[in-house]
Formats: sequence, structure tokens, C-alpha cells
Amino acid sequence: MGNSDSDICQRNMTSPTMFHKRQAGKSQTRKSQTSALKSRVMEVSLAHFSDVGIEQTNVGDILQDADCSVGSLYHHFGSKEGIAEALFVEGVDHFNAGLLAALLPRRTASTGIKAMVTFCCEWVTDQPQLAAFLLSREIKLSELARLELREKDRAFGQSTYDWFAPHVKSGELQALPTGLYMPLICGPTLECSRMWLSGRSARSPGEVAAILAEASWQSVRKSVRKP
Amino acid sequence: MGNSDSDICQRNMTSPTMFHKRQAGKSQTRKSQTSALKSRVMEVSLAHFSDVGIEQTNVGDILQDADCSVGSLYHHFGSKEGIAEALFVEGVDHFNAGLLAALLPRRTASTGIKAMVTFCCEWVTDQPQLAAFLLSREIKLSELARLELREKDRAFGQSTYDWFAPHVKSGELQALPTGLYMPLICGPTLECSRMWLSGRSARSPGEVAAILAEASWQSVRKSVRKP
DNA sequence: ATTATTACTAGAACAAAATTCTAGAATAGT
DNA sequence: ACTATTCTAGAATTTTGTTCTAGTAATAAT
Repeated sequence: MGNSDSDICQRNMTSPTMFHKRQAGKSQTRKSQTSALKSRVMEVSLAHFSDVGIEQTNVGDILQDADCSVGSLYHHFGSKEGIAEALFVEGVDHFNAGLLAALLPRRTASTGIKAMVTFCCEWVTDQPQLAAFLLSREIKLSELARLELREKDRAFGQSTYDWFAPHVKSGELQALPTGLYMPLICGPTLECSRMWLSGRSARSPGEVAAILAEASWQSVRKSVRKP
Repeated sequence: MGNSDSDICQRNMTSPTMFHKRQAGKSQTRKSQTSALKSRVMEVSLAHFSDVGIEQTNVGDILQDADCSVGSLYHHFGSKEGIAEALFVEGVDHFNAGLLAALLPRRTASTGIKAMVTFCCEWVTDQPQLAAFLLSREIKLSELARLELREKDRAFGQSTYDWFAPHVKSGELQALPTGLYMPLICGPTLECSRMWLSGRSARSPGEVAAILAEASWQSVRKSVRKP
């Protein structure tokens, strides 16, 4: 949340009036107050966004629920979409980190792939709000965020590929274009997740994790069959 | 597009002024003029929606680009989201119909599954705008549309399952919960599509169709392996 | 054929919501 | 201590979606 530096604050202002009311709290440092405010806004926004969508959420509600002023909100996030953007980037980060943490300690191709799928299923089932938001994005990322994300994507892809490479060499995994591993491994799970999150399917990913893990593994393992 | 009956028209109006300007065209029938207007609005809206998202698109632009009046737009679509809803339902219909048309004529499990994946890849690559819109939806469908869609989903699922069933019985396809076939078959492709459409990946689904088809087939075929 | 009704078009008026602007207070830097 | 910067506040403004009133064309009813 808090690289308190990169905030929006474009304009220069001039004069003063007063500053009271909201800081009721027993004088914490300004810094911690601020970062708490930002977290509050993000938390509240996520709830609204995942519930009714970004468009249907109105800033007034966020302001009220997070006990935040218009000025503060626009100072920190720039716009309503700005909040969504922050949530999105943070969410992707979390997810990727978790996925990597599930993968790296595994020693065999099979257990690694299956661990990814399983993590994916659990993650979605455990935090449906965040998952729903990430998977149903209609978020026009700013150019800045887009670049940031692309870079993180690249790094993530590299890390996973470093793990895959030896197993490709040893003949356990198929050799595929780099960009195809993730869709093949997580695609089915994410598709199931979307179904479940939007109420189009009753079975949660958690319930079918084992089947998905096995199937995804079959799709990327090196195929040496009888027939 | 034109079941010209089910339009919105809730209110009753009373008096008249004039009616000219826009109908410049050499007096086509009113019906065709109207349906042309609706298509124009949908076409223009799709372009905007898939470009900057529903929220960022403003009605004024649609009005201008489609040469349509506020009154007409709200008469036919009820709201901005109404346009999105119409596009969405129509789009899903097209896609599902195409998918089914690709599947049904095939005689073997392998060719059927692969045909679905291939169709999917081509469809996305051929009409990226519509695909981007359908895949990035954050559309709060009306209760009516939701039901309509759920029913269509059900019918589609049934049709595909009718095709699958014999191959499951014959031991070529795995027996899976009904809701898992589509995610396993099309999930990876759709994930690739999202990547490509959002600019996060350079390779179009069309370029990797063969690999995806083979991999997806491996994930749902009945596994009888050596090791 | 005349009338009544309905489908449709038009754009001004309205309401609601997002964002900007001005003012001032806390903190960091010198 | 003074200056620049970050942050908070909320009134004022703007933007934008939608409603409302008015009028025209086509169709159904009599």
C-alpha cells in the first residue's frame, strides 16, 4: 500500500482554514494515519467493486464508509478508477507471489504443476471478493500501471520458466512457447472460478481441485502414450 | 437484431412538433430505418466499449458517432448498460452457435475437441473487438437477461454433453462433472485470448491453435498411459 | 376513411455523480 | 524559523446519464 511518495498531488495550492474533526484518534503519527486511511479506502472499495461493479459503486459511498474526505481520496488515488487500479496491481502481485511460493519448493514436474493448480483453487475459494474483482476486471489501467504490470508479468514468467526448464530438459514437461504454460496450467481453473463467482456454476474450484490438477498436468506433461 | 416489439417504450406521450433532418435518406420504410439505427448504435458502442470500457464510454459519443438522438437511444435500449447487455447476449449466442457448429459434425472425440479449440482460436483472432468485449465483461445483466442467458447456457451445455456422452461411454473421454468440460477445453484458449487482447502477450490464439488443441485434448481424454 | 393507438424521433431540462478548486494544517528539509 | 511539500477538508463546478415533453409516422380499430 504505502509508497507514500508516488501519490498524485499534481497541483500547487495556496491558503489554509482549519483541520480537525476526523483526527479524533489519539494523535498517531500522520504517516500511519494516512496509510490507514488508504487501506480503509481500498478495503471498502473492494467490497463495493466486487459487489456491484466499479461503475455502479459511487464515490460518495466509499467516502462515507471509509470516513474519508473528497480531497484526501483524490489526493491519494486521483480518481475512482485509480482505486481500482491500485487494487488490481496489488491483487495480481499477491496472487503471483502465492503461486510462485507454491511452485518453487516442489521437486518434481508433476507435484509442481499440481501445486500451482491447487493453490489457484484455494486462493479463489478463500477470497472470493478479491478474486471476483481481479477476474471480472473492466479496468482501463493507466499507461504507467500497464508498464508496471507488464514488467511484473515478465519477471513472474521468468521465475516460473526457470523452474520449468530443467523438467523440460529431462523430458517430463513438453517444450512450449513460454507464454503458454500459465494458460494451460491455470486457464481451466480460472474459467471454473469465473463460472462459480458469477453464480453460473455451483461447484467451487476448491471442490474440483484434484480433478483440475490432474487434467492440467496431463495437458503439459510430455506425452508418451501407448496408442 | 430486430424483434422490434420488445423495445422499452414504457411511457405514454401526448403532443407533436416536427420530424425531419435525420431522415434525409430516400424514404426507406420506417422499420428498416429503425433497425439500421439500432445496428449503428450497437456497432459504434462495441467499438467504444472494447476500446475504453463501458464506464469510460460516454453516451454522448455514441449518440454522435451513430447519429442518433437521446430519445431514440433510450427508447430502444433503456440505458447505456442496456446496449452492453444487448451486445453481450448477441455475442454469446454467436459464439456458442459457432462452437456447436464446429463440434457436432465431428465423428471422433479427438477431432471434436480439437475442432472446438480451433474454432475458439479463430473466432477470437477474427473479431478481436467483440471478443475483447465478451471476455472483459463487468456487465450487471438485468434479471431478465440473466435468466435468458442461463437458459441458453443450459441448452448449450446439454447439446455438447449429448455429443460427449457416447465418447465417454466408449472410453475415449474421461467422465467428468458436466461443468468441467468447457473450462478444460476452452479455458486455456480463453486465457491466451485475454492475454493477447489486453496486450500482455504478443502471440495471437490463432498462431498457437494447434498446440492448444492438442494440449486440451490431452487434458480430457481418457488417460491410459505407460508409466 | 377517419380516428385512436402505438412506435418512434427529437432535444431541452433534470438530477446525480465525479472531479476540481480553494483553503488551510501537519510535516520534512534547509 | 522559514519554506516547500504532503495531506485533509468540503464547497463549487462540471460532466454525464437519464427523464420528460413534444411532435411525427405507421398501424389498428371503428
